[in-house]
Amino acid sequence: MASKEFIRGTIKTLVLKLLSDKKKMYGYEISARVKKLSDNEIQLTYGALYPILYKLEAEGLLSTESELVDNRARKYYSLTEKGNEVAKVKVSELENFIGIIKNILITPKTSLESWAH
Amino acid sequence: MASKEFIRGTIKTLVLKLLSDKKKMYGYEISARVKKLSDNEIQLTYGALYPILYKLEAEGLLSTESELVDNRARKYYSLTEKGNEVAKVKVSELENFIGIIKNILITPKTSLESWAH
DNA sequence: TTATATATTTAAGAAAATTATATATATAAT
DNA sequence: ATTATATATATAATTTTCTTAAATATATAA
Repeated sequence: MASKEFIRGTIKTLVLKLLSDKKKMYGYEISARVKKLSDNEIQLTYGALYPILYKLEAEGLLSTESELVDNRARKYYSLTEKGNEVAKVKVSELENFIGIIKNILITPKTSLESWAH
Repeated sequence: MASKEFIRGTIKTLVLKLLSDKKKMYGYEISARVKKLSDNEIQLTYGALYPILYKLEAEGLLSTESELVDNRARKYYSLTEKGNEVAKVKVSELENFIGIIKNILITPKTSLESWAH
């Protein structure tokens, strides 16, 4: 579980992305899904995840429905119409961002461009 | 200048990467360099950048030397030996991280794997 | 002389995330 | 029986990080 700090700022978008792939998911499931998709590299902690879910709901991007499964409470989150639109935008922005970062990271020590400024 | 929030958590590593490409750089130059490399998409604000530079120096990853250029103060930062090692690790971790994120972002709606849990 | 570019510093406040704790059930292992 | 682990949500206290803003100062172009 290396490099925890990079997740900062991307959680909201990751949640929206996962919810745009599945009709409804609950918090624990979202965290487990990210962990699995990242090969155990990314752990979405609940202290970060749940407040973000509440905020997204408060912003009208998510709706909720509570169920009792195996006698245990479970709260499902779904994208609203607005949430679906925002998800598309955010995912595209994040894709763009990681492209930029990748570009910076591969910049060689001796760049062809002039370093003059 | 889209998607400012994603930069969160990556600034320190970007600074280390840029400094590992050039012997010494000053704050203003680092910010301008990121702006240029990102095609104006990423703006490292000084309120975020300078405190990070001070912190990296306090941690022994950077050393400084002040110069007067055109009668204006300029403070150069260089990687220490330790900073160079940390830079390599952090850059590699960030590369790994963006690979993971990319993987999550391209996960299709209907994944081949079972959604069972 | 006004605006813009260069250059650093720092304070106040907001936002975000970490860590820790509380609660509760189901199930597998000892 | 009981302990540990997995499932599941919630939230408070604290810390970290970042944004926004303001202060200071010089050089240069309009």
